[in-house]
Amino acid sequence: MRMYSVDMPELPEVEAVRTSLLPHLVGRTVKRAEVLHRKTVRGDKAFEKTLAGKTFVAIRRRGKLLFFDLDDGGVLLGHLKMTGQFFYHGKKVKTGGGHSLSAKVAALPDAHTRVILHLENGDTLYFNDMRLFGYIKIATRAEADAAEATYGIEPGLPDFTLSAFRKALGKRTAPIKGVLLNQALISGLGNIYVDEACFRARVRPMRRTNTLTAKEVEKLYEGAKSVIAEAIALGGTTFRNYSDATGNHGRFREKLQVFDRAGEPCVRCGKKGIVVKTVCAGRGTHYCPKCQK
DNA sequence: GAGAGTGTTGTAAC
DNA sequence: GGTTACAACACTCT
Repeated sequence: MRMYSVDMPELPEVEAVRTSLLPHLVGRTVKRAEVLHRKTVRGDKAFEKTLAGKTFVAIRRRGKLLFFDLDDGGVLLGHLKMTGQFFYHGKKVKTGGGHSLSAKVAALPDAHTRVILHLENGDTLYFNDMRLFGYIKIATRAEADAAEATYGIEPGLPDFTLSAFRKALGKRTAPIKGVLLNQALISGLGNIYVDEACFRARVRPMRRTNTLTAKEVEKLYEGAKSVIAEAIALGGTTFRNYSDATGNHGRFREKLQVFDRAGEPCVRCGKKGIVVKTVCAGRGTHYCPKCQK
């Protein structure tokens, strides 16, 4: 039995879900779809009937949205939002993860299981979502392409160039944090990584975008790019359950420099700067008042 | 036990 | 159009 889950995912976490599902799900055919909570399934009212018999041919990702390509040309879209999780249960798959996560999967479906895909080889894919913000949806290829087109430039993709980054920021007056969180402009950055990127660039998250110097914009660009690359390499950040001995959480949490460090000395300027937590762009925001200007 | 906070995003109002 | 506030929901923490 093997499975993968993360809490409160951003781009690196969604990417970890994608790569962990890839070897198990691609090539598998849906025998039966079981919807336990209607709100989780958007669009197609005949979801179960539509999905039955379809085979997964690829899993792609844009920003935090997952695209499960089907053999009939359609696409199953999946967004985890705040608390969505995929669990893959396969008898013949090697054991991975820690005992507590294995126990978790053994207990599925549970109170938060919203959709179950029974596969023809006997494996099972569970979609859990406590807060019911996430969704899965059957789309045509054209609809999936349209959804993909709403996303802005993305760290890790070729279109994420310094000039495209400058253009995305434009002459906006909103706090840089809000701009970096705007998926239509820059996709994939969530609350954690925006705070981290701002820290790397020595820029306060609440700085008005149009007051940033060219040098600061360049450092933000590098910061966003490097933080996402490093987080993907480490399997993302698992925050709330980071101390669980699942052996399956992302390891980037240890690398966080400001996020969730309110009251602690700044890792860069020491006791001279104490990390502050405030609200910016409607989100919990962390920065060092000493070395971020 | 009440109230605030939670890593996302769509919508509506200014 | 840009910006901001808030709702969607269920749970944990203070």
